[in-house]
Amino acid sequence: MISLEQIVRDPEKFRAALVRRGETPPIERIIELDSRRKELIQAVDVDRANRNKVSKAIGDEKRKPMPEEIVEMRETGDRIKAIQADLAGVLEELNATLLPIPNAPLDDVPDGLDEESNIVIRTSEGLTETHGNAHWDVATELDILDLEAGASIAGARFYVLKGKGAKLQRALASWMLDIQTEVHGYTEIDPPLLVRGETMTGSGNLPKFKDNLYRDDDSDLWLVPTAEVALNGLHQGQIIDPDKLPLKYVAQTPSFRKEQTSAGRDVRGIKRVHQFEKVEMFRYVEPETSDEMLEEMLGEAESLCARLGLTYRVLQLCAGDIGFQSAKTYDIEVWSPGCAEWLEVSSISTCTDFQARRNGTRYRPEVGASTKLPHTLNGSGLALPRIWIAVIENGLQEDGTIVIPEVLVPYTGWDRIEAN
RNA sequence: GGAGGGGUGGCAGAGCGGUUGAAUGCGCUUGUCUUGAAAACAAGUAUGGCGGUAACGUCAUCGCAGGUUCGAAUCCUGUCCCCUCCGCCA
Repeated sequence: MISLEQIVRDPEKFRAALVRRGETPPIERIIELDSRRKELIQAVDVDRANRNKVSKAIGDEKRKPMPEEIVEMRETGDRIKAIQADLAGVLEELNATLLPIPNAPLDDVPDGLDEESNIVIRTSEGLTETHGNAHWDVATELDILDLEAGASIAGARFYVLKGKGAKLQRALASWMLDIQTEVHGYTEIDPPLLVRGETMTGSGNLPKFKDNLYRDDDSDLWLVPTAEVALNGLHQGQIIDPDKLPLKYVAQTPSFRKEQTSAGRDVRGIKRVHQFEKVEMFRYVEPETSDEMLEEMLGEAESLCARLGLTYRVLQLCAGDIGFQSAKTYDIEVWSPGCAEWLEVSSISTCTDFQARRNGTRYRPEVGASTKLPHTLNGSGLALPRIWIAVIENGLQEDGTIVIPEVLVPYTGWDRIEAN
């Protein structure tokens, strides 16, 4: 959630920031609701203070209330209830108005309303936009991917990995987790995949994107579209003690997405599916450090691509293309020779204090100091089916076998995938 | 699924209709003492809203939401969560 205080203090600055991402927030209404809110609070506080005073006097003097006091206090009580009801209505509308408003992009995020305006800020050494056979042919031929089985079990956009294909994915996930925990210093988390609505709201996925989420009606739980949701919920409603930040978490989980908004895109192969594995990095940091932390996370994700020997490039997303909760985002794309396109395998964002405010996650900078909102950052490290695709398509040899990156061999126990 | 028990401040733990935002202990912060430390002693130590430049004032919060009452941490209803025993099951 964006800061109500900031909107009210400098509405035009906030409006300008959101216009950059193609949004026109109802600022006038928000300001109106906020001043109404303050009026009602002041009115109800006067009545409550009076009621407290009278009741306390009765208690102090150990006597029965006088009849006229009872009458007066009943009226006061009725008035308190009435104002409270008004206030609840105002707060509800304020909340409903604020929740669908996205985060404001940082000043250094480039202008632009769609992906056309994203900027390639660097490309890995030895760029070769090679071409080859697509994974849906190659992997099916090698019998490590079964798209038909996926479709028959669960429908379109589901898939089955078999044999060395399945093990390759497991090896990639384990390898990435080991790097993140042992080299980059993240704490591994294995969170619930089903979460409450409040948790989903805290991350920014609700209320706006409910059409892309799977949900169980009986238990009122939602399937996570990314581990970010669960990791973001880890400290909801908490005050994090001094000297605990930055907190760095990593989790490998499935991600469940309906992809209704992407109907018709990427229909072949497993580039875009309803369920996929992902290793996700997440940090809670002090606001002052969030810029450098974001760069650090980008570097960590890049290093994974580099160690796998993949050709990749880094994009900075323009204001109109960053995610709802993001204030600034980098994407990493790896070259996929078979698909003949760049595949997004990581998206690294700072959400500033947007998620922390929604979540009620705060921290205490030092003993005795008042609480502040931490910044939250997230980034894939990395997204699995796509990095799997890249490894398969890039490793394809003339003879139809696939050579896998050396770093994975300790995890697979073999260095090549060949036809049975 | 059946039967019970419980959710109070950073933690432990009182309170069960009236100066209780909340005893007491621990922890933490500061000070006194000490060459230093420990111990001892003293003071302080929740979060948020509203008003105020501030000092400060005021309101709310004892899982959450309602209700009863002049007055609720205390009584009532609902709900969420935790624990114990039985059943079932990976």
